[in-house]
Amino acid sequence: MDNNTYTDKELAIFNGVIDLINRGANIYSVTVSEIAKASGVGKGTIYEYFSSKEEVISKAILYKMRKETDYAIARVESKTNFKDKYYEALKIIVENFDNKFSTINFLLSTGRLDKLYAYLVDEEELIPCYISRIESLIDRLLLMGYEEEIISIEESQYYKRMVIISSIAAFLNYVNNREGYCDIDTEKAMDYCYKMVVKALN
Amino acid sequence: MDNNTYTDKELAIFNGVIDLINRGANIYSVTVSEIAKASGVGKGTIYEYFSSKEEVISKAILYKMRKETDYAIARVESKTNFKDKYYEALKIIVENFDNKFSTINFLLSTGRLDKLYAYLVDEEELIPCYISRIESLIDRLLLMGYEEEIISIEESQYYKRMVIISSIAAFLNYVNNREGYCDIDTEKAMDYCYKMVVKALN
Amino acid sequence: MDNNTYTDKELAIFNGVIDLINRGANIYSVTVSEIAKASGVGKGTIYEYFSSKEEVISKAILYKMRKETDYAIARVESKTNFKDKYYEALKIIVENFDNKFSTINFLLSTGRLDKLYAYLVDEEELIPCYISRIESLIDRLLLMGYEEEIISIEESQYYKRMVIISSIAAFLNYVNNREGYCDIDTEKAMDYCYKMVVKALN
Amino acid sequence: MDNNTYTDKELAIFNGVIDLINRGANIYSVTVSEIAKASGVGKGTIYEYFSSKEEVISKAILYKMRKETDYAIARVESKTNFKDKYYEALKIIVENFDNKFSTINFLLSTGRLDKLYAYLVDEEELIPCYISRIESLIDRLLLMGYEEEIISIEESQYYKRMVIISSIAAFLNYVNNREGYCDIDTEKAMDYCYKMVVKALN
DNA sequence: TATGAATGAGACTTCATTCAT
DNA sequence: TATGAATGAAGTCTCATTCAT
Repeated sequence: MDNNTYTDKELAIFNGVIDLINRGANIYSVTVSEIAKASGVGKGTIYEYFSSKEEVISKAILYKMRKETDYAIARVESKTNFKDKYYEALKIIVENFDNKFSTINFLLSTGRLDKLYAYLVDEEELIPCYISRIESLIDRLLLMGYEEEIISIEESQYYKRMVIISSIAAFLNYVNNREGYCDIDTEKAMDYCYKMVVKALN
Repeated sequence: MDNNTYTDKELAIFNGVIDLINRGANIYSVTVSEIAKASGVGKGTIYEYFSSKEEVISKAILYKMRKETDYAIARVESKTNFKDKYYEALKIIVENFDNKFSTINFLLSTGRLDKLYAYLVDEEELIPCYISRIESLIDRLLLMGYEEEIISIEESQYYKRMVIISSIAAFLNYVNNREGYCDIDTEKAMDYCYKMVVKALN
Repeated sequence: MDNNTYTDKELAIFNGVIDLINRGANIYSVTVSEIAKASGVGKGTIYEYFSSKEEVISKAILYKMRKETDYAIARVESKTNFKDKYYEALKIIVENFDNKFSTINFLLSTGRLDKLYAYLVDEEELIPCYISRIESLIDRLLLMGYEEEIISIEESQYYKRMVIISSIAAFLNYVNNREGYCDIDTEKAMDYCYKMVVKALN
Repeated sequence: MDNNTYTDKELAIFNGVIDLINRGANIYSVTVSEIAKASGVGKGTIYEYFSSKEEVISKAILYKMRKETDYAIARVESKTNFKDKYYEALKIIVENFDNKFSTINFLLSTGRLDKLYAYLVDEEELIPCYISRIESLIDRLLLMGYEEEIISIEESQYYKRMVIISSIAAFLNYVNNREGYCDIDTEKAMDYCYKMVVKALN
């Protein structure tokens, strides 16, 4: 699936790409020269480790997604009750809101990188793995909600997951358009999402 | 806001761009030659009507969004009760599901074209206009739900809109990942969305 | 040699080209559209009267040269003594000083349009005709100087013409670089030229 | 003023441009492809060293002018008396007669590159430096003529320089139009120029 | 006759990739 | 192994010329 280990150079290059993306670069218009400079390696070196620009960017994005997924799961798991876990997820979104290629943004919108990024073909088998890890996280969250008797509904797992995901999508929409919602602060937006979740699962 | 009228050539070019997008072309890597061929006009002709490739693509996308918005509103308005209106909206999404730049996909995910498409700077003032028309549609939908006593909740308009939008985002997520949900057919997915809406607004 | 008569449209086009040149346009980068606009005719009309852009510009320059030659000869001939004639020639230069393609500038520098303007091949037979008219003018000037006993030298006609031409070249150089000669005003520069002519022909 | 040192590639490109000009190419219509081919480098390489075609041509012309100025000064200075120096200058002109952009041709006619070549904006500060070096050369020539008692006139330095320059312009005109002066050979034309100088400065 | 909308050849320029060092 | 100078394919855009009106 992924050997998980990268050489120092590969990591330097990934971090260069990620830096560029975080600084607003567009993955379609970023150049190899820019990646080389941001990575602190020579242009030729990139081709020692990757066979094309597309491969560099694809693998860097997947690396970024894995890191973000790991991080998000760790943070959510560190909380010990349904509400805290849920709010923690929203907080992560706030912290990454301007991150066009954040895992969450991507998973919720198209759900498929190849639509946004035609390059990513060979690597796509990793995506379902991330999705599945996120789904497990949601399942554990739901279980906790059930144990805490916040969730009482007898419904399919699909429905329950859907409620969580859709509330997160709503929050993402809020964060992406905060300037359009001047009378709703972030705290309030979170509360509304939580309220929807509780009502829809009750 | 927009003079709303275009020459035949401009429309041919817009339709060429829209065709390319619908056929899976990426707006970042599409070339002027491809646009010219898809539009059935000469390469030079494009520059008689637009001053740059960026302008062509930006304006074509905005044109597409306006058309889609008009169409969606007309279809939803043609229905006479809350449930039919809501399902009609979901049906439109199904019909456009592979449409990466559909208005709905875009409005729900980032809400801002400039994030996905850095080109669009000057034209962006049109976007809030589309958002506002969609919001009005949602408001009318909600009002009908209230009159039909499907909605009883006493909550802010923000919350009520959020519920609708988030349910649509959930449905979009379903449609975008249908192959991952083999045990849920489209009808069922719609029903789940509707259920969530009713519960969250009750 | 030249049928001397042009249609109104041809004249309009010539004057458009001349206007553009006088306003600083470069004959190599001027476009047919600019010529059409400056001439007040449609772009297609230009091709009704000329077979290519090169032909338009070539013929316009030759037309300009003929007009300038006619004008210069008439003005010089209107004066009745050697000194007045000579100064009149210099005055014409002052009035046209910023005119990169003035006949005089051209005749004195390279003497051949095809060096400056590779287009002009077919039309070049007209140039010797202008040169010859200018030479006749110089010869009449010299004769008058001889009659007025300003010129006494017994030398070849070549030498005498050369003196006049070189003094004019010197004046042209002055006019073209006036800002570099802040302590020499135009009057003084003319006087120096005249002095040189008189000394060299005495 | 100019760092005076260029990389091998830059020199190859300059020489490519100079070759093209010497072979009759027009600086306005020459293409980057032609320059690349004439220079023996790839088209892309040109843009590694210069930021635009205009810059390439401008800098190449200035490089050519500096080389020509150096060469002309060295040759004139190598002669030890007034007459030899003067004739040496004329000989250099003969050797470069078909050189449309020779420094001398340019300095004498318009005196300003920007009139002939609108590109040259930033580099123009070098031109006065060449002019001033030529003027110094002329001043030394005149001083020698004075010491040899060929020049006796009491006149301004402007007048004396003007006589030299105008005689050179006359010779340039001869060389440029040799085919029109079939009864005057080059030797004779030089003698006439020298005669004019001596008479005008006596 | 007069026009200008339409066009495609060809210009300049960028940049992914190679390869000699 | 690491590099960046060199390159040419391919991109955007211009404009001389055509031709239907």
